[in-house]
Amino acid sequence: MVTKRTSELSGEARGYHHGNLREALIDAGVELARDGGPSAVVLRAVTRHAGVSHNAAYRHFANQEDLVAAVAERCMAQLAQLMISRADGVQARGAVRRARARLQAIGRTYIDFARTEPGWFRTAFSSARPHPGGSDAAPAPSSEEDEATSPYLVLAARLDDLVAVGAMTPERRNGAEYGAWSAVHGLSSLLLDGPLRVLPDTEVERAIDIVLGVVRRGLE
Amino acid sequence: MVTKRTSELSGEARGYHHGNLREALIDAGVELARDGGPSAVVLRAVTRHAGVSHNAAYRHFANQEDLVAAVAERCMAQLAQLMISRADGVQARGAVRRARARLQAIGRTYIDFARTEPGWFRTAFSSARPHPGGSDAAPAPSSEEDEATSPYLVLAARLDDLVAVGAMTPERRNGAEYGAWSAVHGLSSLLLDGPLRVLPDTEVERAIDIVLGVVRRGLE
DNA sequence: TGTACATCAGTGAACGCGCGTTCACTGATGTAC
DNA sequence: TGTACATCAGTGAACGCGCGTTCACTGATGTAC
Repeated sequence: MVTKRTSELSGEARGYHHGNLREALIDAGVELARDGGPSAVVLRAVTRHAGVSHNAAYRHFANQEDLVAAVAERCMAQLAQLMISRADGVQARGAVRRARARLQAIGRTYIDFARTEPGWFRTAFSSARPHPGGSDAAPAPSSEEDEATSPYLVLAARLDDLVAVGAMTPERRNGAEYGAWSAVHGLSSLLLDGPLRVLPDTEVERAIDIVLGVVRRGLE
Repeated sequence: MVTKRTSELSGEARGYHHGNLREALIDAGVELARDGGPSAVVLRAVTRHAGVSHNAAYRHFANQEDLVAAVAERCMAQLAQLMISRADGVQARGAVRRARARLQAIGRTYIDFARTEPGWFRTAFSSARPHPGGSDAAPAPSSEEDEATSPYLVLAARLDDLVAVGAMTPERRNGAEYGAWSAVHGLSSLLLDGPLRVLPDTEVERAIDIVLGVVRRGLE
């Protein structure tokens, strides 16, 4: 479901004027969001960053909100990609151990992402848009949606795996996303914007272990 | 640790000019935050709401950030109070059952608060201030701090209770706050600003049950 | 009790700022003949 | 191949807005004598 470029040329500037200003603006937005979070994705700052007059943005986005939403989607996709690649890197013997280690790995990656890229993490969750995976109701694995764009789908795949290898009962599987996601997302939020902001690094490690332990025991 | 009024009179306007403009401004801020969240706590709007010229605020707060922090503290205290009163209302036979039911009750209250008062919930966690319970390091039960001002301390008391009645081992107690708080806070966040925003009510109820179940099993 | 003075809470005007959005435009690209 | 025209991406100036903060002030309260 990757948007096809209208041009065959893959390079930077090509054809029509700037060439691919929409992408360039999203790139600029992502860069600004990295340091300043969602509130840094300001229309005029983004166009300035892209070296273009500020109203050029209106050729590609309906308004500022639309731009921010596109940037948020990219941040979300980056998180999903990172989760996938870290889970793929997991080495563990035995199907059960591997499935557990992979779930653990994506949880850790989620929290790490929040800590090392707080601007992106906040931006990813700042959009007023509904979940990109679901239609407009409950999130559910959608075959139309790429796993690479949604942390939710990455999580769902890992949980399915746990059932497949027999480490989780099918009954527990039902709604397990809520439990796992909430715990991991909650710790991330508390560390970033909550009262745990001031925790020293060693204590943060301990907290992560405890949260992942609660999830593991809670799901099995 | 409630701030003493400088006057004996408990009513509204008294003594000096307005009387208690500081409190009146916080009240106005809380009211604005209820609908608009932290970004609605704008200095000029707050003073306007209190019927005072905008720079009168500078007699009571160093700047806008300071005002917002005071409002956030109040929102946090409201949440803590609600948790306490709901836990007090729990009826259950047997020490263990009661202790579990109380923990569950504060978790539910936390999530309910987020859902029914999203503006206050967001404001409570928007402040850049460190945790009011801890000094400036890890949060720890502080005897100087009132339980009524901090959800963290309310949670800690409930967890201590679980150990006291033998429903939780002392080893598990260590760091248990991280697990319980993360799960509950995470669900709240995901429901408010995350992908679960669009969940229908019945599904939300299911999600709450699942999260509380994960916490219970994960802690015991 | 009365007067002079210090204190300090709240006023009103003004500042500079960056924002999102709209407008009429320019100039590059693509296309019909 | 050449010309006329349509399309549309990006420009530059201008708009109105509400914001946080500063300034010199006014006027009410409290206090010393």
